[in-house]
Amino acid sequence: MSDKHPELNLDNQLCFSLYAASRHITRLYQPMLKQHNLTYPQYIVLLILWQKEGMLVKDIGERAQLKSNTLTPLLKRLEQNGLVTRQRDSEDERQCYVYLTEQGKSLESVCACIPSQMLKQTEMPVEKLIELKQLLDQLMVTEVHGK
Amino acid sequence: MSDKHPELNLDNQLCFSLYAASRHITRLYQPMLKQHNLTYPQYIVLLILWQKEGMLVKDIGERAQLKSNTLTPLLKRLEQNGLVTRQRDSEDERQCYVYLTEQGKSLESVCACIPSQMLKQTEMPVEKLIELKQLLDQLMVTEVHGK
DNA sequence: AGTGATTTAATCGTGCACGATTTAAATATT
DNA sequence: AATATTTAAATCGTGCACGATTAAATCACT
Repeated sequence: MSDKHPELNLDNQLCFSLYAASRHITRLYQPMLKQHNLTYPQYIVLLILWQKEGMLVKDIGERAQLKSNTLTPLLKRLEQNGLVTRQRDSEDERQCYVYLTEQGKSLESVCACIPSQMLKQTEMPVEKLIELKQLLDQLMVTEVHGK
Repeated sequence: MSDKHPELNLDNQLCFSLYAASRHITRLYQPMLKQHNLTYPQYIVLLILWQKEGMLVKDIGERAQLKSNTLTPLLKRLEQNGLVTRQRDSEDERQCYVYLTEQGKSLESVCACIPSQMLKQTEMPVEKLIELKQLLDQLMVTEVHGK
């Protein structure tokens, strides 16, 4: 095993751990989300809408950190599945409001058990999970060169 | 803002932090990788091959936690770009070895500066980054129900 | 009013991820 | 030896991500 450049050892790379852990957790969600015919990114968007109804695509994008090129098709799928409706702002036709349907609203209570079920699948103590989340959130704001 | 189900608040979701942070870091890599015409997953595969030449697709997949349905097209692109070659094992024709080309090998030294450049972009102290990595690696092995 | 810049979504193309299936080769079992 | 099972990679279809561009509406400014 070559080690001329130990800094390039995969095991030393925080970034790979991040990449792998993210996909790992998404996989853990899938069995639960599949029951409601949802993907993980769709679930994220619903989490956002359950907090605040009638948001603009732009605002959802800010919250989820996704742009319209990802959101528009995703929202169309949610619309197709009867969970949201989309409506242009009559004041400013550029903007597009996204509303939950009754079916979309009713899914909130059904999904309320998902976080606790996810916790059960992790042996990690809650304090460590909180610590992990704090470190991740710090990482998001600490890069020198803002976007 | 509805809060009937605080457990569904996006801000309380470790999983979203993980998802967002992973994409965030990948975006930070892009300017550096683009110079070498690489994507982040391609870079991961090269990291693996720089450690150990002539691996099977299966072994690369185990290391990167990706299956052939993702790896095969990715490896074909690396082959197209002259960084690797693929060759069936003559002993066992099911298996496929992946070798670095000279160009692929020479990229290692060129990329050796990438990790330190990434570190520079993060204001987070190294100890915290190490802590974060340890927590992420723990998360990967702690779910009760094995794959 | 007219023109240029800005804003918002949508569109387009490429490259992952991944479940499911297929193909071919190797191994195990009868 | 013939058949069944297992294994490895490839193939297929769907849904993200995201850079780049487009189209339309609004705003800013002369």
